[in-house]
Amino acid sequence: MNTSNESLPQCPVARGLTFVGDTWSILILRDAHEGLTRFDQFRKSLGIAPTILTRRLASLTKDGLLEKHLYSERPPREEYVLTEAGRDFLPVLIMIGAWAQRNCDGNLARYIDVETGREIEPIGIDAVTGAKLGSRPMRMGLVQKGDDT
Amino acid sequence: MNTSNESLPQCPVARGLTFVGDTWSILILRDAHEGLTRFDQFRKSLGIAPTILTRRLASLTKDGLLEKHLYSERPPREEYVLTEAGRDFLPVLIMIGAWAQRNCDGNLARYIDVETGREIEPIGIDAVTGAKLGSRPMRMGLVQKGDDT
DNA sequence: TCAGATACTATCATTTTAGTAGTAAGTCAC
DNA sequence: GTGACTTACTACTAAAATGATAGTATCTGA
Repeated sequence: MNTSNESLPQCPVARGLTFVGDTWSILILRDAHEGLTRFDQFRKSLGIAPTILTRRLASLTKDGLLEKHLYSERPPREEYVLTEAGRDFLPVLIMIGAWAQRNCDGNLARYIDVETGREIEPIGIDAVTGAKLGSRPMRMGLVQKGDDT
Repeated sequence: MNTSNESLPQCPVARGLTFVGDTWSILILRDAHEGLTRFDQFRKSLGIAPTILTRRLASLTKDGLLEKHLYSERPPREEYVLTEAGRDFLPVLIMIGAWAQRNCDGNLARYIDVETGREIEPIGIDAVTGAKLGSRPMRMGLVQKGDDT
């Protein structure tokens, strides 16, 4: 993953946004999670100009969210597949979607659990306490790794 | 920008991004959650050009994430405070930050639970099943409101 | 040989952003 | 009541990003 940037913001939100801070990148990741892998699939799905798509795919690849993978030798063709870091972005996508479902007008699509057939209700919690994010006071701090007081 | 579909995208992610699809807007919301409310506080915190800040604050206000509030009559001064929809965005901010903590290098700040003093481990779950988001197959669908099969 | 598929690049007009300076309304200090 | 200061902006211009469209390169199959 790219980290050799000039000034590294210590705020994790700001740092994350240096990788996925624009609409197209996030929509590409959304489509990648839906199974799209090829240039023309993204282009048609998003209606994005090919110049922009080229640049976005290159930066997501450089940043380690996608990787290029040869899927045909003759003719040589490459596809873009999610890396581990890219797949790890799925909860963020769903939380953005859930926010929109709660706060935006319009008949938006819902997330359905395939096994139960029921609508998913995505929430963020602290895995340590189980408390809903935002329900308890929180602060930011720098912690040494392994500091297990 | 054309987010692929007709006027209102049915994909909740695309729809949400029409409101918060750029870095500055998200960083303004982050700062607002940290307690900042005034033009110059945001400007100094972010190092953003005042023209851009004016536009972003106006669009966040128009979109209902912030609202202007008179905090001094003499001289007349207004501040920007989070609305309910703006406060509801906090889990998204934390999930973005948590993604960066897991996937980006650098000594990023951590989220600390003030009561326990322990580091928070933000995860997304489905409140219905309790399953971690992404751990079970999921699909998108249109559901009638009140469809409670 | 020729149409078609795929994954782009080139070009250029338009839009957006960044950087800096300046403005308007008021306060406070003397 | 003059001048320094605060706050919340707007004006202006240069630089960068984006969007739209056209074109290229490589290969396939008919």
